[in-house]
Amino acid sequence: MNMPTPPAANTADCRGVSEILNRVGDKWTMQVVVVLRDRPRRFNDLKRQVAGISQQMLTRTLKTLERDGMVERTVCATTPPQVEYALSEFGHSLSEPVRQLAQWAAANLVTIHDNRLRYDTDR
Amino acid sequence: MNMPTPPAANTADCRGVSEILNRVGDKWTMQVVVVLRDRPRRFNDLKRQVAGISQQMLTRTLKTLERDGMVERTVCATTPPQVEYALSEFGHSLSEPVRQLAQWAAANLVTIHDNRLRYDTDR
DNA sequence: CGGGATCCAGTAGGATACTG
DNA sequence: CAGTATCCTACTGGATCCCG
Repeated sequence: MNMPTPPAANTADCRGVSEILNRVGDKWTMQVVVVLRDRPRRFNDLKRQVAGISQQMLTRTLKTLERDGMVERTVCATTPPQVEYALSEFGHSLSEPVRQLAQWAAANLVTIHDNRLRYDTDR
Repeated sequence: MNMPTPPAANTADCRGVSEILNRVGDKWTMQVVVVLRDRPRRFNDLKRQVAGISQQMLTRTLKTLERDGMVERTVCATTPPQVEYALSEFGHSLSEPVRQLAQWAAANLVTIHDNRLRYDTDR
C-alpha cells in the first residue's frame, strides 16, 4: 500500500481512540457501566443508583450499551415484568482501561480546574 | 477469566471519569494530542497532520487544551508569526492512560461494529 | 415496572469570509 | 501564518405523556 505520510503517529489508531472516547464519553454511559460493574441491576434500581438520570436517557444509554454488546438484557415475563441488566465480559474488558483513566481523573481533576481558573482570570 | 474488580463504584469517581471522558471525548482533542505526543507542531503543520479538521475546530481544540494546561503555546514574534504548540507534562500524563484505552479500541473496534451489525439485523 | 413516542432547548461541529 | 467573526445544521440531553 502507498504510504505518503511518514509521521510516527498512527492516524488509524487515533481515530479509533477518538471513536471509542466519543462513544463512552457521553453524559451517562460510564456512570451506568460503573454501577453495573458492581453487580447486575434492574431498570428502576439502576435509575436510583445513577443520580439525576431520566428514564429516557437511561433507556437510550442501556440500549446503546446492549447494541454494542457491553450489556446483556434479561427479561423475566412475570407480572409486573422484570428486566435485568448485566455487564457482559466485553463490557468488563472495557471497564479495565477505563479504570486507569478514572484513577487519572480522580488524581488530576483538581489540577484541571485550577488550570482553568488561572487561565480565565489571567486572560 | 473474570478479574475481581477492585475497590468498587464510588459515585464521585464515576462522575469524575465521566467528566474527563466527556472532556477528551470530543471529535478532535485526542487526535490532536496523539499528533502532539510525537513532537511539537505549528498551527498549519498540525492542521495538515489531523486530516479533516477545520482551522476553526483546530483553534477551539487547542485553546481548550491550553486552558486545561495540557498544551503549551509559544509565540515567536517574527514575520510571519510562528506559533508552536507542545504537549505539557500534564498533557503527557493524560496521554498514558489514554494509550491503554487506545489499545483496547484498536483490539475491539471490529467487535463493536460486528455487535452493532448483528443487533441491527436481528432486531 | 419498564419502557416508547414526542417535543424542545442547548451545544458541538462545520463552512466561509475576513484580518493582523 | 495564525488566527477571528458569523452563520448554520445536527445531534445530545431533558421533560412529559402514554402504554402493555
